[in-house]
Amino acid sequence: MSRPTIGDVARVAGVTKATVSHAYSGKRPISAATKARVFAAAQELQWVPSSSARALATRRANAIGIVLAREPAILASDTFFPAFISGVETALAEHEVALVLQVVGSRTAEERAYRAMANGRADGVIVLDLHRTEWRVPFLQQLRLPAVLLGAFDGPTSFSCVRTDDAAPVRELVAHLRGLGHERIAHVAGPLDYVHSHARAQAYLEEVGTPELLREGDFGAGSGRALTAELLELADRPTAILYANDTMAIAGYSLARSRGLTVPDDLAVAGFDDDHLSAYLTPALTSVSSDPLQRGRVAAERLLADLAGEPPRQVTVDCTVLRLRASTEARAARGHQPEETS
Amino acid sequence: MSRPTIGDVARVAGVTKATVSHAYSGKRPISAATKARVFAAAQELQWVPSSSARALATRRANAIGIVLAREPAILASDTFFPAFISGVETALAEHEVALVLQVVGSRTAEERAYRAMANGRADGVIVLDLHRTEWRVPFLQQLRLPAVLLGAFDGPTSFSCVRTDDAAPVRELVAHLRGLGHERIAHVAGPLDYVHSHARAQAYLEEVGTPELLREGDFGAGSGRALTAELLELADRPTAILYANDTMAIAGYSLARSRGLTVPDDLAVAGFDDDHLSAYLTPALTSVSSDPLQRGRVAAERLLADLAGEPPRQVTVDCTVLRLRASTEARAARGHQPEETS
DNA sequence: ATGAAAGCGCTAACAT
DNA sequence: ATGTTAGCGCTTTCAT
Repeated sequence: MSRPTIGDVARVAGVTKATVSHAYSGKRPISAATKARVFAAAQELQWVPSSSARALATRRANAIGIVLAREPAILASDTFFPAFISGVETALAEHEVALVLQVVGSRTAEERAYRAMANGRADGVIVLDLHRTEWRVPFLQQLRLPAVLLGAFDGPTSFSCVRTDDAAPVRELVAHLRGLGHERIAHVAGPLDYVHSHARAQAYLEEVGTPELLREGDFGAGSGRALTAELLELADRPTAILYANDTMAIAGYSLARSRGLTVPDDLAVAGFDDDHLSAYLTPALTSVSSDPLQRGRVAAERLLADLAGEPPRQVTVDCTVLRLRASTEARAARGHQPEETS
Repeated sequence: MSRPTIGDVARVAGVTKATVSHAYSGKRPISAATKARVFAAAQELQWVPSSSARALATRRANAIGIVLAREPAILASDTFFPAFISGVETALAEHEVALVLQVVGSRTAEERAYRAMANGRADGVIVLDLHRTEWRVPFLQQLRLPAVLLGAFDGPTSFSCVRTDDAAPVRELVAHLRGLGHERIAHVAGPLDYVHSHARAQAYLEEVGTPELLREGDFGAGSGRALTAELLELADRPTAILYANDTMAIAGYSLARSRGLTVPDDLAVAGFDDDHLSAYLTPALTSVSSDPLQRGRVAAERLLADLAGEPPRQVTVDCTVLRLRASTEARAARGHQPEETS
């Protein structure tokens, strides 16, 4: 006994396949009586429509895709991704749409993955880690694969974008640190080829006026450590450092302390992305939470809307919140307990 | 101009669809000359086989599934999951198999998700977060959906299992702490309904002999904090606490320090899973890394082997490594020689 | 309101 | 070594 098909259900219900199909889709009026017979038959046979058959007939996979071009090791230590996925899923669940995930290592593999998505695996994709020079945007356009870009894409595009204001929290942080008397404020950025890293670095530069204390890291702990060492060895060393993520920040302040500096008295430190452990460090790390869950939900909803035929739109999600914690406190303010998390 | 089909390629190459199909699958000898013509035609038309059509014809989705029944918020702060996924993907990439992910909130939704997987979305699934009483195992068996279970499943099953020795690192940790003179060693476990939490708690009990200092947490920071408070208020409080994950451990030692205790002098602390930040805390947190990346790879490879027709197997991945760090150091060790070399 | 039949784009017997 | 012909399990005209 192999899996039942729509034909089996039709036979048991004493109708044709078309009737069964329409009883479910509602694309045609079906009398209450036949509908009941059809549902009963389906129930009895435990029938569930085959998604591949349906996909072939409707040219709709009922799935969306995400292709991640990251080293597995880097992905593994990423705090953003799982939350983002969760957000995407909350949006998809309501529409019975699945998520197809592919992690690739090379440009070739990435292209192949998108081609596969375009050829029946997915109806559209969400594009993460936007670069300033993006080959994927024209590529996807040419594939005619609907896409939603996460982040601000400058070039011309007919794709929807889900943006976040990357600059504002940087400005706020710089202002906050200045308020505490800091004048030498450094920034350890992420790879400047990423649009969000670039936007943050740009905001920093506009506030500070000089690239003297700007360094480009790679989001890994190693680069956080190395660049911090470099900054601390300057003749006129910074008294505060803004890092592009928490991993680099923690590696950095850990190094600073191993050199005898006290955080925040000798060196104030702030991160980005608000790792779930950051509130529990000692001192607790000031960071910027960016609600990846909400962004995932919004991006997925946007894509579903595009697929439903709505015109593409630029959405801005306002979701960054400054978490001011002990690592950027004024000297006088010390002695507080770590904050409660909710 | 809609997407090219295998028929278009066949026409351009001057052969039939079957030849094109076989030129790619290699399931039939094709002369080098025709093969070349076929590939050239495919190249010219930018043809990629439709995965839904292929899925329907072969009854193979060329995808495997993972259904996660977790709160999005909990998933978001999980260090295991992204690394595991990466591992899965490294195995799948070589076989051009996709990963379909579904995060569900309710039991009903979970069943529906598995049903959908069974009906063409996926060829098999990897089951995570194994419970001691598992409805999913018989359910999947009844659906005849191939599965690989991550963890030791006690009941009868014809599914492959990918196990890890959860007990050994607990025993080692207890022994290590005893060697440092600790006699009151507590354990803040994960939910005991999980097989791995249970196995760890069991190992702890066998070593320690009494459940007096055993507490059941939920892997969240909040429960780590609360249960630590409870343990520290005991008349004869523990001098060391083993936590079932790093999140609880960090919340716990943060609380202990806010009460004036020094780690590791007044309280030794160890976690589990080796969060990527744990090595950077002060003091660095002793933990057990369990190589989720490798486990993901092995689980996926096992599933692919099952799907290829190999008989199911029980595989044990020996991948836990004790990371002894400052949070469990001997008092004497700070500035003196440790009494034991490992 | 329902039935009959023609695809969707592939793969897999069965031929030659 | 290649062509012919049926399907795979749905959806969707076109009839009635």
